[in-house]
Amino acid sequence: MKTTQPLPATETRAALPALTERLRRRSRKVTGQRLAVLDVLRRHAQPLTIKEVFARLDGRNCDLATIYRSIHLLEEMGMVRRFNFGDGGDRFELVPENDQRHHHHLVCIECSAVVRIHECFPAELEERVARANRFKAVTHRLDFFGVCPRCQ
Amino acid sequence: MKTTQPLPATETRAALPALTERLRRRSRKVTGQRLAVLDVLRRHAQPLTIKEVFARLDGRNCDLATIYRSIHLLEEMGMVRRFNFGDGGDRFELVPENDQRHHHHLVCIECSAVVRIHECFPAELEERVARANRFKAVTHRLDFFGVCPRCQ
DNA sequence: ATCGCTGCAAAAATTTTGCAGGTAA
DNA sequence: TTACCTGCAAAATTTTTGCAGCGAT
Repeated sequence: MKTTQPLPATETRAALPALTERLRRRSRKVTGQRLAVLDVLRRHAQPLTIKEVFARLDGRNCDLATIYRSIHLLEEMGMVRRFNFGDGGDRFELVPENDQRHHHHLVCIECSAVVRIHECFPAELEERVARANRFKAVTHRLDFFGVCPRCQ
Repeated sequence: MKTTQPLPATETRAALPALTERLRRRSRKVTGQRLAVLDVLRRHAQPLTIKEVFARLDGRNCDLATIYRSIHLLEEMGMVRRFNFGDGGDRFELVPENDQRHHHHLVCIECSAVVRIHECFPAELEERVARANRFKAVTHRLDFFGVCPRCQ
């Protein structure tokens, strides 16, 4: 159903060769199904649910169970990151190889469109939170929700 | 199995009478099961999963389906708030009647203990995020994760 | 008496697992 | 070859729903 869109040359997300390299490094096999999953994630700025990945793979037949297994493997390898915006299932996003930069999301509560945000919670405040509660290794999750221009 | 703990007189969370009042106002019935669910939530500082609520209700028999239905109703009425810390299922917390104060959580990644946090993402930064992306009615979700003193 | 609520059981939806055959390295 | 993977089907979870009877108001 869905034809794959051309990828702009200026594409900043990890290229497939680099991804396969990451798999090989851990002696995991580079299979057609995994490449397909990676490719789907790579071509979308927005985190996708398992079902969305499955839908986009329609044609290149790949079992749902395989997608679950692939995503879990990729997540465990740190190549994919999991999000939950409270709008249904978990969503997954490819972690760029050279841009592991911590970022956040601004999500439209109407259409689930996602914008990547680089504003971040001030480090000193985070430290204060950690110290005040004697927690170690504190990180945070920050997401913004609102209505996007198209849905207003 | 679990006996209910005594509630300190200084308890700041909404008292049951106030809660029943909220139900009546909307012409929803005040049933034993709903009171039991509210009571469980009220007695715990930490957001609980459906299964945890069910486990604590053991004895006062209440069907799992009823808990799902109660929680959904209470959530829809704004008496209960849903969270997802990525540590399994969704968690639910009672929204105090007179303290709707927006707050966040600091969650232990080992034992899931939760501390309520009042540090908040700076409003001006949030506005900047909204403006920069032309989103309206922007809110945020902010959670901290780390290792609590007991688990270190 | 009315309308909503509950338990039970069945259905639906989501995720995981076993296994035999297939494939990358 | 030797691991590792995959599809398929079954199982395990989690959540929702239909329905007849019960209960709050």
